[in-house]
Amino acid sequence: MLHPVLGVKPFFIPIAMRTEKERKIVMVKICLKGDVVKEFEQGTTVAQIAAALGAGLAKAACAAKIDGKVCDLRTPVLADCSVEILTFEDTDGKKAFWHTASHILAQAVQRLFPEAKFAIGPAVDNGFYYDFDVPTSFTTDQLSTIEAEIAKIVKEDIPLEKLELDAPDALEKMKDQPYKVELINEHAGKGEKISFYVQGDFVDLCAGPHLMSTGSIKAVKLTACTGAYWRGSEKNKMLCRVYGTAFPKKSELEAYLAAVEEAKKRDHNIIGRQLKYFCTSDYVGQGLPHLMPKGAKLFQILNRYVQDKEEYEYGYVMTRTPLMAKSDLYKVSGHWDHYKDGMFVLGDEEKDKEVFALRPMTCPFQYQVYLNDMHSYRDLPIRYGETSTLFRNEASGEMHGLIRVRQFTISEGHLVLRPEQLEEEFRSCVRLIQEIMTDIGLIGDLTYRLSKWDPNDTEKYIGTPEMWNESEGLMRGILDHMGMKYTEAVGEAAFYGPKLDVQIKNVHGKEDTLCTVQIDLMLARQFNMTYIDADGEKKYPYIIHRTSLGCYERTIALLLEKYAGALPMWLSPEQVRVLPIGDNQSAYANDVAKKLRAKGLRVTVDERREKIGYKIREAQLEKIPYMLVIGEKEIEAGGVAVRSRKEGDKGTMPVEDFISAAVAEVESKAK
RNA sequence: GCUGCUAUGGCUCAGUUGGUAGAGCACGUCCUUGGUAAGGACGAGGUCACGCGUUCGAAUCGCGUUAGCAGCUCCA
Repeated sequence: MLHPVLGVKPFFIPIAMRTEKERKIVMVKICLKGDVVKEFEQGTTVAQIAAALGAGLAKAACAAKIDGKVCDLRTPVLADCSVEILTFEDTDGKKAFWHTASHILAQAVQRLFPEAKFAIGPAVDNGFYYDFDVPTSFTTDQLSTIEAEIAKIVKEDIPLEKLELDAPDALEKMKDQPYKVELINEHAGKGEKISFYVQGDFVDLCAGPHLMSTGSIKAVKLTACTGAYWRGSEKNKMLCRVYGTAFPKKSELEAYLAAVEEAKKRDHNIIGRQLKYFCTSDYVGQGLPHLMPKGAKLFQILNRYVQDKEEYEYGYVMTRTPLMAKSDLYKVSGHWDHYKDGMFVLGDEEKDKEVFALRPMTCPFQYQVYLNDMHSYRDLPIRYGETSTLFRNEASGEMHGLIRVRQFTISEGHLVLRPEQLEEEFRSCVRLIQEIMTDIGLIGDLTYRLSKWDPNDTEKYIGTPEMWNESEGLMRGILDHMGMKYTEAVGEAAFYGPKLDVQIKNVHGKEDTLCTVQIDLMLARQFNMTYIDADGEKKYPYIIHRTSLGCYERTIALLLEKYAGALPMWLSPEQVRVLPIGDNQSAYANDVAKKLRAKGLRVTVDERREKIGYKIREAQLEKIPYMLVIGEKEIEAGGVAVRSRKEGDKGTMPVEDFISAAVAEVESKAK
């Protein structure tokens, strides 16, 4: 029997043979599908091990793991260990592959543009990039030239070799490359050896791992050329970043490019306009989408659902507070100091007696409602909810369809509570989000992020390190109690407290925050919000800031992408379209529509004098869940011929039967 | 805000080296009363995003503005 991966006979060597160690034989457990234990001479490289296991594997090998640690193919085995050969199928193998591709790109640029200075060139989620400092950004034609040079380098099948130098030698080697010098100096501070990879006439500072030679990268495509700041700071020079992707086979590259094109067809920014959910206007301005009747209806469906859920199931009370306020309010909240650039300020501070600003959040407004009364500890928690329109003056390059806009509406809420109520209320906020996301079908696409402050950037935040430690510790504790999986991110907190951000990726793979739950131990003090505790003392409450559905515009965008425009029945702006075949059926068709509307279904009648096939085609393209065809036969039978968007012609049935099935589908919120 | 790309009827797009605009869909009128994804004829519709320049002449070339796209940075 042959090994399914190796194509060789699997064999096992008894552990007892370890006594042969003085012959400098090491035992290597090779982890593939079904473990193999084999002996190699000490110093054998991973590449040689892969070769010993089969030529095919050696060719496919991109990197390896020795005892779980990712390493280069050139790494020798020095002692008994477990080795896992990584191919393009493995995440880390893929990284090594793309990373090598980025070196090839850099080598091509070096050959074609000798004056170019090199910054960094890592692997990313779907390929790689390399940042170059060149006098002018590459044109599309130049990218093609570079691609051709890359093909040459691949064909030359140049071996990559690893080189380790002490800092002074490293600096000497890279003396003409200012960005590399900066990087070397940083590493030198840590007293490490500096590692390089050499491929022919090209040398790059790099930790690896890398493939053995340039020949393995059969299909490379440079996908974009854009600007990117050196070290990610806008204070630094903008470099020319070339993005690319690469695959072991040309067919895989083609499949990838086709998949990217396919994903674009789901882009809400295209589909949402096509299906007339929203539009924009040059006269109105950037980041100000207009929800058209279908978009507005979807907004209303979601909003009613969320408001009812919050009020009847989660004990919220609603507020409706102003969309603007004097600057005084924002000075107390801290927004004037920490967020003024992001606000739309009405008036001129120098000239006008009073300056107003459109609100970028709801917090201080709902706090005014709280401050209007004296509160007992018995009143808490108080849960304020509001469907709240906000205005944020985003930089001009940031706007994107419905995902990033300047005016938007969120399901905002603030919970004022006693410290001992924090965990229960926090959990309930998370549960509310998860229930909503389950109902709308996005639950499986979410990830969770604990967003922390940046202790090295105290300008950006209010409060003391002690308070931050406390609030972050509280949040982490609760999340751990809940057994939630989450990542932690430094510098992503609100200026007043840490956040649990619920993240989602759009069709382009770009991640955004959909919902957030924040713990705030600071703003109650700023606003002097208190309650009288059981002991008669005034105390500061804790506050949770949260959204439940989040930003409606953004959620609508992600729903359109998730379902490629074919929204579940309960969310469809138009659920049923009645299609009379001729004028004679108009009255009956309107009668059917009336019966459906009486049960709360959203129905239209297409009475145009068009062929039935034409009407069906239009309704199908508009993704209407059900079409009811009405001809003489249906009138005679007193029924409707049902056509489902998903399953096509379902045959004739009594109107009442269709209604009960449709209502059941709406109520079940079936996807 | 930064880098690059883009802007032609409601939509999707043609428009060759500068010589005052085309198609399909949609829209209107008429004919067709049609059975599960496009029936036919005719018609109307454009200051080629906006402004300034170069030129005898600009959709086409240059500059600026506005808006859209990708990326960077930012995102309470």
